[in-house]
Amino acid sequence: MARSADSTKREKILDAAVVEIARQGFYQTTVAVIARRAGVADGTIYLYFRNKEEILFSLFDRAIRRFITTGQAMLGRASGAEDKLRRVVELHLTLVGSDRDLAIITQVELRHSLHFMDQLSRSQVGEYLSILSQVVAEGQQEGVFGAGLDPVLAAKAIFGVLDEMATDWVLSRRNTRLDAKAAAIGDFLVAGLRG
Amino acid sequence: MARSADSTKREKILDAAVVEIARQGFYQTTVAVIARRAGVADGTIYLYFRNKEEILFSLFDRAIRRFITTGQAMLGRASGAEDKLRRVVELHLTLVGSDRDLAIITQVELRHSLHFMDQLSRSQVGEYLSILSQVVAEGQQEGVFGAGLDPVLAAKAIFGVLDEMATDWVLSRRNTRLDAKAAAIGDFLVAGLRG
DNA sequence: CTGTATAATGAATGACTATTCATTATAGTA
DNA sequence: TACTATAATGAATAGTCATTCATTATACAG
Repeated sequence: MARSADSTKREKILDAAVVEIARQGFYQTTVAVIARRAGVADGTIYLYFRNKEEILFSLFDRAIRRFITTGQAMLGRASGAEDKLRRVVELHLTLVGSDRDLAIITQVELRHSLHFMDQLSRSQVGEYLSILSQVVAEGQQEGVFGAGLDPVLAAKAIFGVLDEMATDWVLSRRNTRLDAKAAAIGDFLVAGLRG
Repeated sequence: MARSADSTKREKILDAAVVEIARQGFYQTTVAVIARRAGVADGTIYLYFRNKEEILFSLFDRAIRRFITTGQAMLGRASGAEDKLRRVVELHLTLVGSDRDLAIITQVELRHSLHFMDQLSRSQVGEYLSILSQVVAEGQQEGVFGAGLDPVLAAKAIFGVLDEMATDWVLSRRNTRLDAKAAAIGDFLVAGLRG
């Protein structure tokens, strides 16, 4: 199987890592156990990742790339800021709620250290926030949202609500659907932005 | 110094732990380094705490006890649900914003594992959320908040906003005051609840 | 002073695990 | 078939650290 850019093997390792890290936590998960689940040797991991931490980063990378791809398709068809906001809410809750193991990673495991979170917030999360603040500003231009609130602050508030819903869902053992709350959350946020 | 319930030493250990864990992260902080900063021997730690993890739990315990004490005093003087909510917002942001090291612990380090967070959300955080939901319900009775929103959901949303503000502040290196945002956040939440 | 119970010490232990690298397998090439 | 480059293996390494416990110090009682 030599001489192939074998992205399959890399994917297998990441898939295995999601499951193990979600169940044991990052620090309790050994490289060996990820390797076993992925069906590769311990050393093979290091052909695809510099070290254990890079697995976690890559996990997030893969997740957010999917997130953004799906998101752009979904936002395209929206008309007006309020509609966009409601779609973002629905998207966020639907996507996070579609894979519990991955949600554990994003809502819990990825927040391990200041260093780590820093890096995250500086990269793709920052981009997500700036999209949100654009939507808010757009709504203010349209006149459907009040002009008093700083769009950047509003974006953080919106993100905070969505993030808390997601975390709460991850921690609750009941078998609810996360996106069931989308409409109510959308109403709340829209009202808050209207002022 | 024998035969004294020496709560001072326990406090010293906790103080040392806050500083070290805030800077290095929980898993990067060794028991030895906490002991050194606290000015005690490694073994002494184990006279006061069952194990390393219990230090983290105790840290949170101490913090939330202070939080609740201060909070109750502050809420007592509030009249009406809207005023209460605004005071909670101010309180939350002021308290978290008053100690950066401790904030790092509560916003980042305490969220290490599912097991850990679970325990937190089940205990005092749950209590905090139920206070919030009571305030919302009260406002609905008074007629100042719309009746459409589930108070429990609203409580989570409010908490999410406050929590995200706190996390954002911890991650930002700038020297802003966290509670500077209190009024704007209060307006946003009140508007959202009004419906 | 002496005895005793408690508190504190810190070196030693024991377990654990990320990472390396010498070796082996594989697949394409000529 | 023989050669070469790449992929994969997994046992061995090298460190790290939480925790223990035999020993020492301290404070109080009688």
